[in-house]
Amino acid sequence: MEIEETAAAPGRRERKKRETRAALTAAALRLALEKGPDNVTVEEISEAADVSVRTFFNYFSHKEHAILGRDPDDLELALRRIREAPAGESPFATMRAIVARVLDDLESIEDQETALAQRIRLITESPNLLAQFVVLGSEDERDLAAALGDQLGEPLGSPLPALIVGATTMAVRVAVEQRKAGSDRSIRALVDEGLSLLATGLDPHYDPTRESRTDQKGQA
Amino acid sequence: MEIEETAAAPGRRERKKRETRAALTAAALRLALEKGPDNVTVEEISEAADVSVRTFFNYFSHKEHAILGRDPDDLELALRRIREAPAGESPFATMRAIVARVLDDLESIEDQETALAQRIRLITESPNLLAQFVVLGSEDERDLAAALGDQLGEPLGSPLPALIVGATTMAVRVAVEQRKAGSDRSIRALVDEGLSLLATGLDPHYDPTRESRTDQKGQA
DNA sequence: TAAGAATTTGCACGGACTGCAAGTTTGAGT
DNA sequence: ACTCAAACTTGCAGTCCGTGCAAATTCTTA
Repeated sequence: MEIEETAAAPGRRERKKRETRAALTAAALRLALEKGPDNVTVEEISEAADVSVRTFFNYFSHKEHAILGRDPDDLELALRRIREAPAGESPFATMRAIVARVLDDLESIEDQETALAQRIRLITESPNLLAQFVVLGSEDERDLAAALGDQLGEPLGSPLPALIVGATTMAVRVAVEQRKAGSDRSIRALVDEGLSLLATGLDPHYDPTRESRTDQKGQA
Repeated sequence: MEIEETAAAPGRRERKKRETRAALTAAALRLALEKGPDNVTVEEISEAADVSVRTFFNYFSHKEHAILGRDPDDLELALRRIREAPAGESPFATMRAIVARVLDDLESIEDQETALAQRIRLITESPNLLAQFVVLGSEDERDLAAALGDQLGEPLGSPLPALIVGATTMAVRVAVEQRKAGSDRSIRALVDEGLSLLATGLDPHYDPTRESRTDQKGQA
């Protein structure tokens, strides 16, 4: 009953599963663009992919998962990039490289809308999609942070890896929002600016002696 | 048909609405703790609060909103803190002060579980709740970032305020995850460490001349 | 107290998702 | 080729979420 995620010996079975999954995400994305993500029904998607509704739910636990249709290989790629990071590269730089890679992909086909670009647009327009995207993303972030911490032999339980991963995705998120808000600078430029701010510190006059207790000086 | 959010001249009507809302969130939280957030039905909650199911949906658009039951006053408080920030205080320090305030609240009653603490626990256990929490939270973040940018007369469209707000909430999120992962340091200590890392920079050897293009040096 | 506005409620839907049990297809051994 | 078991698909019944509508009901105010 369980549908395997990984490719074994690609027989007919394996191939068909991949095709079905691809057909479902393609149909889901297309319909979401046409009618708005919240006006698409699972029935329509299944119909378009020519499978039963019940089968849809064998592949995706939520409608949103089909629309987001993330590729597990992407995560795998990022993880490998981390593990194979050049000696001496700072973890932050590693993450920056991974983001750069995604941005390349995003811009690879000029004006030609990438599936990724379309999905980003949908996410910014549907709170529902955003929510599920964050949930899926946070799983990935956990893996990335673990790999990053592993890579630099950081003492276990250090917050640094998680902070770096979280900060990176946040920089991307903020950049996307800025575009949406009307900035005419490129996504890449916006992301770069955000990352450099995060790299060099958000508070130029930070005073480490001052702790966070409210009773130190004045109440709020 | 619309249910007003703000208190005007607190007549009987206004009072009853507040009571109903409070009863619903209280019932929702209690039941979620008892049976697990995903096993509670709206019907049960409404029943416990002694209103009809339909009325429940007049107050909350999702079941999760009732369980999260955030208080609009909290946001208002934070916004005021921003607007009344001492001259010369860095925006990052302002956010840190706001977080400190929340942490005080979290620890105010020793061992006695505060509603906030219970909600945090539920959120970490239910992806569903997490998703809705993020949606609600991102609205607040927008407001906070706007206020922050406004406060320091930052050029409009600067990413700095949004980054600071986002980074702060991320530091809290990471701290909570660390606790969940078994750290025995206090939430406050974990948050402080995260914030100080963000304040002073995540990459000690950051090289601003290197841009994010992949074709600069080596492919991934 | 009567008009009028704000709330509550029941009802009827449409749509998401799940468990179950019966089909159908595929891979492997013989 | 034949057979069997595992993997996958499907229909069905059922629960729950969330919404539009219109009829009560309750509050406010003149």
